[in-house]
Amino acid sequence: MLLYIMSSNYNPLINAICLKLYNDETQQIEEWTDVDYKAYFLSSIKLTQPIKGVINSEEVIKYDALKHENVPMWKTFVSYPSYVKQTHGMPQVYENHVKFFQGYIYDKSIMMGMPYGRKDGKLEFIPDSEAEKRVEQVLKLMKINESDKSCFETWARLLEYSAPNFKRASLDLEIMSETENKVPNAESANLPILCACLASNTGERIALVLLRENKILDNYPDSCTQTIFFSSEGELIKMIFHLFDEYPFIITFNGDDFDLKYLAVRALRLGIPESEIPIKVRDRITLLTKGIHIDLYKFFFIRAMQIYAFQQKYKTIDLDTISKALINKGKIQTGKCVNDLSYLELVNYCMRDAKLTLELTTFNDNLVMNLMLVLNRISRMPIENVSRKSVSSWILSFLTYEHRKRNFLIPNSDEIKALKGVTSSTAIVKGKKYKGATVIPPKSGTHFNVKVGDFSSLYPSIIKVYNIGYSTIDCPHLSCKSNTIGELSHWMCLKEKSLESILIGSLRDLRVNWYKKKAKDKELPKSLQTWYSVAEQSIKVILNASYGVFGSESFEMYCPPAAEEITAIGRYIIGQTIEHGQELGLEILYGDTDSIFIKNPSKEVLDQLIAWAKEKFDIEFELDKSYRYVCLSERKKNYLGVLEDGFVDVKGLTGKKKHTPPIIKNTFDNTKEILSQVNSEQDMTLAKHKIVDLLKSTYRSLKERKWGNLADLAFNVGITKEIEDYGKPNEKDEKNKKGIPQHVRAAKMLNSEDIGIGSSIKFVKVNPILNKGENVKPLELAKTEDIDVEKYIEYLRTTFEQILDSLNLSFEKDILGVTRMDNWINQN
DNA sequence: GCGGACTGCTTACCT
DNA sequence: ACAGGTAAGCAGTCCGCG
Repeated sequence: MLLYIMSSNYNPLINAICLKLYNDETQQIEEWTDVDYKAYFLSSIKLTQPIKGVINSEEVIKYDALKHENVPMWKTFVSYPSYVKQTHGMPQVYENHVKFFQGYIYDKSIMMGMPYGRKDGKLEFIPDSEAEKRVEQVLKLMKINESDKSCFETWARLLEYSAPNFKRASLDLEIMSETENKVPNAESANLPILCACLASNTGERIALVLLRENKILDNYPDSCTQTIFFSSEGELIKMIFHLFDEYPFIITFNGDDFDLKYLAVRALRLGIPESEIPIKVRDRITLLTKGIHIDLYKFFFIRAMQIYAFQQKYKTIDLDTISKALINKGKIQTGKCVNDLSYLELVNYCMRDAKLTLELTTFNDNLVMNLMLVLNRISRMPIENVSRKSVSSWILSFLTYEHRKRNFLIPNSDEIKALKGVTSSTAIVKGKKYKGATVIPPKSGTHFNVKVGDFSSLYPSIIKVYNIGYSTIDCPHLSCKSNTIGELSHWMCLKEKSLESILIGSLRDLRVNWYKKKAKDKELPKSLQTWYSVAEQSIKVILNASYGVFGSESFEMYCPPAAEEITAIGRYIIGQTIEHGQELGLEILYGDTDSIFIKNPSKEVLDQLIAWAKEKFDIEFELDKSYRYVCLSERKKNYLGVLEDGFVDVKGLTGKKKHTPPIIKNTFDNTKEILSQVNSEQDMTLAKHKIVDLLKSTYRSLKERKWGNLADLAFNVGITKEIEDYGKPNEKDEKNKKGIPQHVRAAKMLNSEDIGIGSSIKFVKVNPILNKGENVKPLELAKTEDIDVEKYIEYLRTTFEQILDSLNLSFEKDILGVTRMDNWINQN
């Protein structure tokens, strides 16, 4: 029997730390409390102001990494964790912002998400011999300094231990709606719950349905293993609470702000005593008293997850979009108001949502659940927090852990800022704090046989190799001042390694030298391989953010000189590599941040460059992609390349952007198909003819106003702030009036309540003369005759010029010219 | 008063 | 609340012309 530590909380009722442990045999949550651990803060002087609830103060020595010296500190314990807040804003106080439950994890060196057992009233880690063997293997393979060994070992252990298959159920509610299209409000919870569905990974499909007078009982739905009807809503809710005891994990989609919250408020409203409601509603989160609530909406919302773990497969965050993108199944479209559904329809609809929610955690061998577990381990945060907070808080958490482990003082943000808050480079982009990466201007044209070389994890590698961190950049030692590189005059410490360099560096090494390879290793058992790919993806998410956090003001260890030095070294490295490549006679076509596009290189010279870069910078520079050919225009971050297997890689072009109307997108996809067939320069001539014909055909259908569906003409643009905030003048210059963007004007015409941050608007471009001077209309309100065809032709032109340029074709001459000639001939 | 150049805002993308 | 760099479209302002 193993107990996995999933979560750590403060229980105010007994004023103690309470851990939630997952028992892999009983598949239940067990609790473990520690009444002895007390909250504390540190101060460099004995505080003169009286502090309520002080238990005692003791003198301790901490290592101050900013000053590179030991400092004496007063460690003051208080009887209640909230008493620490009294010191907020006081000078010379430290570590008073560390959350109580996190401090416990750090101070006790708890391995979150790892297997423990109970022994003599204590929790004890239970090693797994198979996993430990793999840990040893990893350590053997890596070339590691003795000083960094424990760090590698710790990461490897957290990443090598396998995951239990957590027993869990998803929950979805349907609420009676007041009026059609009105979303029920969880704060007031004034309407009855019509149906609740639970779907578990043990095969249970339970529907709880409220009986209503005017409804006829039809067939029992076959989507369920159990359907229970209730005449009392209170009994229905009590049944849900009863079922919560069966499942250690409850999964919802937006349960924080809706399902669970509604349930709690509604229960109270119906007179169920608070003590019988196993839900804790907090400000923005809703938790379970005993079990663990995972809100997938919050998890999928995490940008870094969206981009790096799910490759931007979903672009808006709602259950329908995400499940279609990841498990290829969508919600049931009823087209009716929930009130009007028959029992059967209602249950089927609700159960589908519950099943989708569950399956989002089970697909690909429990990918999502395992990602959360790995992040739970790496970040050393409770799983409830890790799934709700973003990547910067994970990074902060493991850095904080490491400070405590090594008896380092956790620096105050203002102190880092006071010493190291100034940048010396000027950003290219207005409003940015410092200079970033270089983008090499592309050589326009179609280039055959292009190889792309790329520094793997460039920025994390720089942090590792050049010893970057808040403590080591511009350190106080005179003798380190000469240790500079690149164009900026910052220097890096030669006497001591930064924690960032050690931690991020070791993660990087593990990813590059072990997990990336293991994730692709077909020799391994399937389950181990998928586990390695989870580990690899989790590390990738963290590494990708590891540079950015230093440039982010809200990050507790914000250190802009470190951030600008990282990008400066990056510019230096890529610049030197290009220069050397050119000296070797290579033709460099393009490059962005950490990559170089090389035209038709010989294998020997390419290998020579790769070896040179690795040797010179101690960072892997590898052949990343081989293109049959690449179409470059003069635009940066915009190109199309056909890989050797025929896959068409499109970057940045308008044709692939999510707001582009389908009619243009479809034409673009057909163009991709044509280009995919091109194997040689000879093939290109025919392809160009096909593309010209294709574009002429789209041009004609626009010109002749022949399109299938008006939806094919719709732009689809996201709303990124409150509707009322658009057009508001800047705080600084109030006079400067701003216009309201098109998509927002269209949104306003809809008068709908569910338009807000995160939603997107479909609109078409219309003729202002026919539409009271307005040049857009929401798709729902538009008619075919409103359409401003010329605007669409213009959009077609700009979209395709991005590739026509590189194919040496002209929209004006090759598409319009001939077509206009055709028209002229036809008309005469 | 008109029209093009310029600026700032906005979205979506790349690394 | 990870960063900066780039493309493109739109709305508003500026400025010279006459």
